[in-house]
Amino acid sequence: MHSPELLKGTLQTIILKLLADNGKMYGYEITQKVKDLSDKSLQLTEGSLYPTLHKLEAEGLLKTEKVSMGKRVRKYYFLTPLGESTSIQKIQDFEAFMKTMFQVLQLSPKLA
Amino acid sequence: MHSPELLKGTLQTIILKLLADNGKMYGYEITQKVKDLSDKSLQLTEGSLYPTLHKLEAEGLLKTEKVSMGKRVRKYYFLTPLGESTSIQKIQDFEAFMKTMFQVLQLSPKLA
DNA sequence: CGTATTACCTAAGACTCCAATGTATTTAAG
DNA sequence: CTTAAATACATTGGAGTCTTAGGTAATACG
Repeated sequence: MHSPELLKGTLQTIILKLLADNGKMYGYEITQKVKDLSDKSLQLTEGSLYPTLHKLEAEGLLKTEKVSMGKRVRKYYFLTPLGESTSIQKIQDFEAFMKTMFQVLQLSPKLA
Repeated sequence: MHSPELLKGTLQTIILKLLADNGKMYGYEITQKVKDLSDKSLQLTEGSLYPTLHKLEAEGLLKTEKVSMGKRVRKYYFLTPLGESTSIQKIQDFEAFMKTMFQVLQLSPKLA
């Protein structure tokens, strides 16, 4: 597990990028996908996920669609056009920030 | 300027690394160095710097030394042995986190 | 049939950082 | 020489973000 503080500020970026890549996803699916892609080193908890999803929805970056699966109702989240452009923007911001951090920390950018 | 949220969690790392590289530094010097290394895209404000320095000192990672410059008293901060090892650790944590983020965001690690 | 997993969510609090503010000295500009 | 900018220390109140802990319920598996 990483120092949890480092995750701060990146959650929205992660969510938006996943939705941009995968189309509609539901909350639990997002937590599993993050765990998967990060080899279990990022544990996206529901306590941070759902408030963030609701916030992004309130800001008009996401919309939701409810789909019945038997008795269970699954809630899918997907990007609005604004969400799509914001997603791209956030990725660029993140990349620029990384570049800056490498400069400030004077690290060689070997991350492959 | 970057999205300020992204800076969260990296401040201690930046400060420790700068002190590890430069030996003793005083507060104002740190703000200028960060501005410098980041081509002005990171503005480390005093409201975040000094509380962080004091916290690191309270945790035993830093010590201070007061040096008189005429009438002005300059306060130098420098790493303790614990601070030095923590600095190395934090850099490693940061690098590992970056790697993970590239995986999760599915970006190619071209940052040079 | 009970436990793990799937699936949604909220509330209280911790923590981090920022904006604003305050004090005082030194240097540069007019 | 006086005044504005830069140097230099710091605190406080608040905003925002995430975590811990909790709550509900359906489904799958043994």
